[in-house]
Amino acid sequence: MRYLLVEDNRELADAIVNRLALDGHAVDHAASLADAEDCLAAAQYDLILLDVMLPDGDGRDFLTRSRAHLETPVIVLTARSQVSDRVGALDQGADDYITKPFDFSELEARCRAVLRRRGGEARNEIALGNAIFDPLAGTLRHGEQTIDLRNREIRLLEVFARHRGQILSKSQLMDRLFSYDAEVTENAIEVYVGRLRRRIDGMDLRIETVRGLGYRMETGEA
Amino acid sequence: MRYLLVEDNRELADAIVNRLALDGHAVDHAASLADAEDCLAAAQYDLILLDVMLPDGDGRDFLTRSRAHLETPVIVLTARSQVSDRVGALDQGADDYITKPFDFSELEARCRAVLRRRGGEARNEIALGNAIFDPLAGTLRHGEQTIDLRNREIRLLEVFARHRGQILSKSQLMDRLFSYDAEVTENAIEVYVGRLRRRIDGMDLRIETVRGLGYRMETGEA
DNA sequence: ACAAAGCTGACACAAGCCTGACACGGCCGA
DNA sequence: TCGGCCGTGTCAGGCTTGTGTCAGCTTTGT
Repeated sequence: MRYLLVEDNRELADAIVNRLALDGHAVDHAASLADAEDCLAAAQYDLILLDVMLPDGDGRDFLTRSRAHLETPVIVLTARSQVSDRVGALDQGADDYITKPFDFSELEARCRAVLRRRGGEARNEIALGNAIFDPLAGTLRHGEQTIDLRNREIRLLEVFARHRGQILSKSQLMDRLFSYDAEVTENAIEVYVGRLRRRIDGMDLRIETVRGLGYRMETGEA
Repeated sequence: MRYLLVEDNRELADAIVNRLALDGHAVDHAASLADAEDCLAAAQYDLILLDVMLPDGDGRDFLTRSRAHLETPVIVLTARSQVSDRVGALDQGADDYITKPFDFSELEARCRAVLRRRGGEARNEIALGNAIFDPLAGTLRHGEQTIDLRNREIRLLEVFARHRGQILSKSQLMDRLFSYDAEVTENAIEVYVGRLRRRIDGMDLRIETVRGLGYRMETGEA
């Protein structure tokens, strides 16, 4: 998927770009409305993330103007204090909004939801070997039993599930699980992988250790 | 089926028209109340989708005025779940309501439900474990007893009911329960979940806490 | 065989959640 | 108009539990 992020706060923008890039999305960054126009003229986007406070104007005006000839779904990023910003965002054609500060995982979830809504219905369950993982429900079904996973386990499994067979380094996984300012040891990842392994024990699904590089999830028996 | 959509937001209107057209329905689009009057005078509709915020007046007033000589069922589209919007809409003769942003699949489902109801069939009740929830009446029946829920409880339970088994974050729930400009703490959600839990105690229906992520409603015993 | 890397049981802690009590305001009846 | 009631949202304090660290052990590669 190709995203356009319109956001003037450099730091936040970089964080979002990096984060979404981890999901395999191409994200272009525009720091102003003028930039955004250029990008829109040059490429076709699947989703636009639009800040409302921009150096050269209000994102909402932009939204109103573009809506007529723009089909791409838009998620508006607003600051919590700016109450009036949120008011009417949807009426002006936004598909959803999210208030800063937000969790990246929530942003991702909303992106997915909006894209899903646009693209018609799509169940969001992921087959993992002989088990079924439902990231929205946070559950893992295997035969009769359904296990409820916890926050970190869900997030971790989701990353693995979306990058099956791929080696993921501990630092990559940390980026997905923890916020930027969180100071966490890599050992935490080892711990969570361990916990997750115990959860998926018995399913034909395993997380292999690639010494020195990271972990890789594989489905199917050894 | 022939629908009339009264909605001034161009983008949203187009999306709805397209979507319903896929189901083989004929959908006329009116961007204002005046337009709507013209359409109603000119053709016979099976269902009306009515936005409340329109350039030339309030959809609800229109509803009140037309109800006297109009038998066609109406579904009101409200921006966010202003309680008063919902209550007012139903009192003024709406058959159902849906809050933006909504899934198209949900809109379709409600259209079907309303048409079915008009056709003399069952009410729009939702089975929840061994209880029956009527979101329009705001009641929950369980065996002999029928409990009346309060506004917030109804809305909350409705969200849960329509997303059964899915984890809903507090901010998602807030979006559903409160209007844009309401400044409400997430704690309010905790409180309402607590109150709702007490209501559904004894039915095989429970709201689980997913620490750090939100809540999830499950039916069926443990 | 040695060091580096990974695993894991136990633990302490704070984030997150729950809940009783309360204050506010709208609504209705008197 | 007044007063009481009911629904609502906040708050503070207590409690729960997921979480990340640590220490010591095991595994792996060279």
